[in-house]
Amino acid sequence: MSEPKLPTRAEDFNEWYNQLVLRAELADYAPVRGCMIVRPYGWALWENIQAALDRRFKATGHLNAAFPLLIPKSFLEREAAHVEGFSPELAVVTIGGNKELEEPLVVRPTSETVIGHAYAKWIQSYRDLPVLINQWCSVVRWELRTKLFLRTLEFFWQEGHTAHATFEEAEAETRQMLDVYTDFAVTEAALPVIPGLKSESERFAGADRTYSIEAMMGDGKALQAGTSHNLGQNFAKAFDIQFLDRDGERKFCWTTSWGLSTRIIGAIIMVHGDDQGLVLPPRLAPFQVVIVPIYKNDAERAQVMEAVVGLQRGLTASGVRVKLDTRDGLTPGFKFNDWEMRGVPLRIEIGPKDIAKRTVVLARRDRPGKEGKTCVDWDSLGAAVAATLDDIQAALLTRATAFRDANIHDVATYDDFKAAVETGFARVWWAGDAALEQQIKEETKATLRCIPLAQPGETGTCLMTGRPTPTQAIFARAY
RNA sequence: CGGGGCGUGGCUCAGCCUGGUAGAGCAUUCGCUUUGGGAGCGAAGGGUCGCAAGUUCAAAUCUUGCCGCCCCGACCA
Repeated sequence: MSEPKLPTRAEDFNEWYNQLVLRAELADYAPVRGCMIVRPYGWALWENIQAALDRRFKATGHLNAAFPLLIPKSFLEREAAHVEGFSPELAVVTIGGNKELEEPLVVRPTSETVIGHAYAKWIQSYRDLPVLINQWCSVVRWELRTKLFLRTLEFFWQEGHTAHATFEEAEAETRQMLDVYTDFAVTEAALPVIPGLKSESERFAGADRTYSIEAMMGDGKALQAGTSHNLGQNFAKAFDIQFLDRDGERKFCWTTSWGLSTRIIGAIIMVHGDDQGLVLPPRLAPFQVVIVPIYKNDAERAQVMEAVVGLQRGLTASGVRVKLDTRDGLTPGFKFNDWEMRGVPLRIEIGPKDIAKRTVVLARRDRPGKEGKTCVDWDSLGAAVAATLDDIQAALLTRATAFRDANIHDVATYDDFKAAVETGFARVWWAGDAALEQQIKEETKATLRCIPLAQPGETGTCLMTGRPTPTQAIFARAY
């Protein structure tokens, strides 16, 4: 049961987040440090995310498969940048069945290596290409500092792995999946993300190019919400993924990988949540509508419940995810607050007064208090619910976009830059290198989040080098 | 992994300084009255005081080690 008060976001954004995750029953701490239990309400949200993404993966020709959890340690070592990037955070199994293993096994931190091994066996000819496979699984990275959903030792995600005959095809795939992520984030999660290219220093270990979608949280910090990598021929060469091409020549494949994790739940919380708690986008919410019946005695209860069950059946039949709150002994006021904390987009209040008029009260989560309440006839309830859910979905995106745009600052001086990253994103002309990024990071804690795909098509003066450049970059402090 | 803070019924915490055998509020269960924005009264159940050593006649309290959580750094999706 929920406690009366959550810290406000302005008071302590971190504490607001930590308490909300627990109280909304999205997740809980596990007995092992840094691990997370995803509770049914959180998992239902993840299932809706999975369904929305999986639909898009299938529509672009991908198939799901399952690759093993354990990977020979030597596999990680075959790709130089990959092992350098991942070895500090590997969990290693050295004993099996009470015996020391001949070769240690790592718990997958990501699956490029085992999948590369399989692809080398499966791919012989250009006719075998492209290979387009995705898997839903969890991976383990031994992180030092963890936070529920944002960074845990084990996290749930999907990882897509594809192999192609040419660089151009691989690049097109990489960009296509970035577009899929962008579309998912905007359409389903109402997250106005910025798709862009990562700088060399932020690139995935083993990739030639890394793209990401970056989102702005409610405190102005950035969160990488999904990534898509063009791996070039790096893994193909490390795992000998070759094919015989039309021209009779043996060539290395071009591979990609792309992933999106339960971290996106953290983004949804921190972008849409308010001081009352979660605000879930209708398209992903486990419950889109909660019905709170109101009554004073058994006679009223019977009367109200009869009406409520009918209304619920109608809504469910039209495809709306409805929760009926039948808990006894709790006041309506308590239930209102409880479901608001859990982020249900729309609430139906129905009591004796409504029964008499054959109406209900509809309350929108995105508009607090009386302002968000309307009175609706039973006959038009289905249409009103559908329309209002759509409206909430759109309103969340509009609000988040306005917030983001108001907190992206175009800056031309380093002083303005420092001020900008205190509260939001800094957008700058950029011709710098990894050393300058490092310097900026040390001095301001801000990192180059991405070079947005959408560029102004003009030239400007680089913030640090003073050189003319056609490129703008986004810097921010990040989770 | 470095610096700081904190671990006492499910939750928030008091008690620790000055050792003497564990408390409050909320939550839970039961009963009655309540129920349109976080209900009231009454009763009941629930704690090897994070774990392990040590000091002591006696440890929640003192000492040491370990574990975990939170915050700040470095690392990262």
